[in-house]
Amino acid sequence: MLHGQSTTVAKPPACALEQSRFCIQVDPAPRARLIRAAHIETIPADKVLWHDDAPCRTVGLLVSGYLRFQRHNRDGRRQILNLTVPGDLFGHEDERNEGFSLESATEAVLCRFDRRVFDELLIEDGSLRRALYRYGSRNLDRLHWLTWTIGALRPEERIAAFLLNARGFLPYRDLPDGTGLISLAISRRDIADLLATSVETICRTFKSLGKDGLIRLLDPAHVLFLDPAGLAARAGLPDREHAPVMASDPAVMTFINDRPGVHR
Amino acid sequence: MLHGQSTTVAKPPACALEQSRFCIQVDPAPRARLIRAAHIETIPADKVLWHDDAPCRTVGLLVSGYLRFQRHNRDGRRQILNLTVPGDLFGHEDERNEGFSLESATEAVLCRFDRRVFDELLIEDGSLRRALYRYGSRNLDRLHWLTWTIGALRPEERIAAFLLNARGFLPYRDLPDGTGLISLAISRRDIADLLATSVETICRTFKSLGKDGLIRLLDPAHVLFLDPAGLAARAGLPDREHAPVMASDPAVMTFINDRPGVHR
DNA sequence: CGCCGCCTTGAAGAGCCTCAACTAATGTGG
DNA sequence: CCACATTAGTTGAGGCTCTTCAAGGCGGCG
Repeated sequence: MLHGQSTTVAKPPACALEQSRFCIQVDPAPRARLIRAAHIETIPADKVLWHDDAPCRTVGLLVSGYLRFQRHNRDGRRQILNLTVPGDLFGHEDERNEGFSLESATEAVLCRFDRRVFDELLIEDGSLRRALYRYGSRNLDRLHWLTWTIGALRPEERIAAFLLNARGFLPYRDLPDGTGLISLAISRRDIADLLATSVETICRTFKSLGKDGLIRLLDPAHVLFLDPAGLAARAGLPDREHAPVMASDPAVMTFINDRPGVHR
Repeated sequence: MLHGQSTTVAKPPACALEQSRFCIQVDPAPRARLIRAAHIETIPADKVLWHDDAPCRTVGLLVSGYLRFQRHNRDGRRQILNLTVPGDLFGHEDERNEGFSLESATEAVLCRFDRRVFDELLIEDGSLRRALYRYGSRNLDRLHWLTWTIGALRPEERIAAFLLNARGFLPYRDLPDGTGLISLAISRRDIADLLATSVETICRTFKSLGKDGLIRLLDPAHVLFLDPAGLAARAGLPDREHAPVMASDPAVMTFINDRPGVHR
């Protein structure tokens, strides 16, 4: 998985790309043109893709890994406003205000589109515009979830809600014994800055949830779901708000989960 | 302003409506058709316009007053996710999840469109779709601001930032002596649930800001800006983030401010 | 006149953040 | 191959906001 990744990975993404929820909504002709104007690229973690005064204008689809759309303050405070998950479009944001940036949260595989082709297609093709519009709506829903979570829930509840939700966009697998295994592919820091809390609180909450038998921490990056319903209760949610608001693209999702060694 | 409002108000809104930023972006023909399919309606404060299982499917433009798009928990917790301000479109949200609702935060004048006509026009007319798309982007920007504010700022900072920002969408007027007067048309409760804090904290912060000579509380609903720059510093902002993220429609805004007796 | 919101003010408590130290895992250079 | 540096994660202790609870003022409206 480490050596020779760039070559091994080259084919599957292109496949997943064509099947991705976004591309599927685009008519065959423009889709083909878009894919012809695309190229795959692997970037390391914590690379800046875009920030306020360096308008690295590029559009693309995230194939694997995670990006964070965030806002910084000079005194170090940060808030992640969107976690770009596999299957998501990125780079279409045009934030005129200061402090916003888009970075990779993990190593990531991108499928970049030629900007000119994309913009042209956007004018010509209605199906692409529709897809973009739907994607925007989905993004708005996510942000509603995030804002609600930060604003109305206490840190422990946020973290429990996040774990439940994360099953929809982080590498996750239901196990035969009824439990489920999730791989926390992003750092504590990123989770903390997404949920507007601190890394310490996350650690303590994980431990607390573990002590109460709701989850089990196999290692820092792997959590076993023992009692999802109990977790939902802990999140202060109306029972089964398991419906993943931030769900990734199903096609890409299976691709993520089918990889032998799950990230991190 | 109290008696006979329905008649007095009847004409100006229609005028402001045609000039509103949203309608201006729509081509003349569909705009005319839309306006023909519209009717003005005045509703009292705290009226439910829409909630999860009563899909009172109606689209419209807010002429005056304020609406709150919010999410409730059964145990009383609430988070306002968007404050609909004059000139804004409302009712186009389609939240499938539970707990969401749209209510009037103040007495409000609505311009409702016939749903069928609106949907038809949406299919037929590109300019309407574009206007809707732009409106959606603006809404996303707002929500980014709100989420950042809640997530990264402490209550006092949030309130200072809110005050500065509110000049763009609450009744506000620059005074000859260099100060500015704002009318807090919405309740403390709503401000608190927007900024994810408590009404008590808002009171205390107002008083604290007043004691430091940044503002003056004329009465519970009227605040005088004495030192906007100082307020921005208090908000922990990069100096002059006076740029109103949540700005209302300029045309409608002047209409609000030109009314003799400012709300509340 | 008296009720009922809304706003204000006070006091107490707790939850969470901050700071700091420690561990574990990873990588680097000698 | 080992010593060392570095980073992410974990744990502990302390302190401070901010919330919560409670009561009082003020104004509007029946």
